[in-house]
Amino acid sequence: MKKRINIRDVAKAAGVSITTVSRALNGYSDVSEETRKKIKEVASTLNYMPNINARALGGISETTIGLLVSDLQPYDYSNMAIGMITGVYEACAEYGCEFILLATDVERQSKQNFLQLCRKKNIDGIVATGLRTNDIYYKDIIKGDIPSVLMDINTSGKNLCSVSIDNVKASDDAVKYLIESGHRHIGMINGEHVAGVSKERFLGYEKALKESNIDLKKEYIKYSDFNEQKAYEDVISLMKGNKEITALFCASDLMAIGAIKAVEELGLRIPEDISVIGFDDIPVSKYISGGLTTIRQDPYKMGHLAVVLYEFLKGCRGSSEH
Amino acid sequence: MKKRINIRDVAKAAGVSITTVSRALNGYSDVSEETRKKIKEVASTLNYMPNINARALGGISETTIGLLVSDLQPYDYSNMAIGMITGVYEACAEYGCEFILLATDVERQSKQNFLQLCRKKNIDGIVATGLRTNDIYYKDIIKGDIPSVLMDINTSGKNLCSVSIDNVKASDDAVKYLIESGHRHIGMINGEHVAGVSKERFLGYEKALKESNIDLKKEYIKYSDFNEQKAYEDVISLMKGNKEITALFCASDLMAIGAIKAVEELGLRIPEDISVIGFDDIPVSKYISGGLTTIRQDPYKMGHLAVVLYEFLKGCRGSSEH
DNA sequence: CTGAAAGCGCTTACAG
DNA sequence: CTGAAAGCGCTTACAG
Repeated sequence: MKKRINIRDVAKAAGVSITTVSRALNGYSDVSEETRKKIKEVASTLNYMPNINARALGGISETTIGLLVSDLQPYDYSNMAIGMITGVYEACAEYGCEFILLATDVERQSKQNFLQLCRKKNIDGIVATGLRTNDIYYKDIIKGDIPSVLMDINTSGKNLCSVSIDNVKASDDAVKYLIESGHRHIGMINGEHVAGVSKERFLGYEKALKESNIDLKKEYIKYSDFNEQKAYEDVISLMKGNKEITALFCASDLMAIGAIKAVEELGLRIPEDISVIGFDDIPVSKYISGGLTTIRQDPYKMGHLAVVLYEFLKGCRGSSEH
Repeated sequence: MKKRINIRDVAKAAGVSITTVSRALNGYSDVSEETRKKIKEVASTLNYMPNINARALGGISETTIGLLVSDLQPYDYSNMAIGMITGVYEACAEYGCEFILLATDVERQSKQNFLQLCRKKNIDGIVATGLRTNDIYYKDIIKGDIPSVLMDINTSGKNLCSVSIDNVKASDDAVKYLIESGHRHIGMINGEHVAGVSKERFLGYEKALKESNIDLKKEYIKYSDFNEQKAYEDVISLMKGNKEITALFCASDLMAIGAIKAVEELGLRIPEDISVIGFDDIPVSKYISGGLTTIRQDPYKMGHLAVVLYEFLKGCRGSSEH
């Protein structure tokens, strides 16, 4: 094992003490420019990089942000995971934070508690995506004091905030658009109950109907768990039982795709007989034959914003301490 | 700032020395079971987790594997990035390695050299995906001594190996399939020259033609850089200039989609007039109207395999040292 | 402007 | 089976 270049090697090569090397490289002003230049040259030549562990122990550590992704899947139709990863990663790069990916699921959550996970990985703050309100970690985050930004779960509190689009308004807009196009019987294919967004998207649907004096019919609503196949099945049964329906508002594109398949299989044409609106604007949606009307959601921007928010919170805490 | 629980707190609470706590928690055998049990209880109650930095400095550090992803994009049509990320992440979890995501591009490569990046992040081994042979980091990896597994670039050497499907065979198979279906005039839409796979996929194309005694025509081959739009344009010009072509072999699904669009725009039907074969089996491909024949590639498995390979290499090194 | 020394939280010979 | 002490590679008062 070749020994790695350390601060002592640099000090020796530059003919100064390690104290001076440390200060020169960390940009302290009380080092002569001549000395600093020399030290920087030597360090660069040796490809010296301070040992990050020693640095952290010594007192200088970068904020590290963990992106907690629920049920990370190798096939990511919704593009949510990679969008969030990219957004958080780039924002961390901008703010000089360390980025750590944390995949989680029910099993992992039961094996290691949230606080221990954060301590083990030395995490200062969390951005969580895909978390459900019945997750163990959800409660841990809410009750704990690790600063967290939750995606698509509307919460606030000490060290807590959330990021999501205005789901109520987006849904309201979508359903009003259908109503303005002449539809009166509009079904809704919603996600699972425990997803933060499901309730809000329902509220928007409800609002649009109410404001147009259309009665809400419970039997028009299905909870298809964001699952294409389940949406397909639910739409088959929904349409068979309610032939007057002329439009479907789906809370995700994947479910919209399942809905379209069902509608076509029932011999109905889109959009002549049935209008379908999706949600998310995932990559596949533009390839759906005939196209898919959908509500844009940008995971990259949301992830990026989450880190901005985190930094903002931190800044407030910082300044309130002075 | 609340002080974090450290080994001293645990030692005090358990009424032993920090030496004993360390040994108990690290599973050394020279600790009485009674003591160990007590210590574990206390540690668990306090949610104690050893400071990973101190641990590393002290001498126990986990292998950390960096996944180097070129040009990480928020919209990942090919599903390559998320597949690789998931595969490498899960394999790291299995082997008890640390996982670090490293996004790179030309600009970043020019700002920080590869060795410094690895030292800064304390990286023991690299899995690189999307790297091109004209990347700065490509040369650094080849010449350096950081153990690396390259995806889709055929190299070997000390501390080096690569993972890819057998591109020559896959392409050979695909083109032979077209030939067996009666096609004699087969165009190829290839990726960019500097991608490791492009040459191999061309070789498979060439092999299939040669073994079927069909002359290779240079004008039948386009390099569309894995870009949908460019493939679209290239196919338009290809087909206009060579109306005898009845099949297209595309080195990626995205390019196949561009090709299909071009073919349809030229008033030709698929598959009656023109057959199109893609490569990758990306998520969108199953939604292409009429379906898309494609060669399956599984980024998750490849990423997973990369880590297995890395561990294997490390094992060999380890044993040869004894 | 520079350096000797203490300390960060661990691990690990070493002594008992 | 257990503990005192040295050491990992840094940073940072402190003294000069």
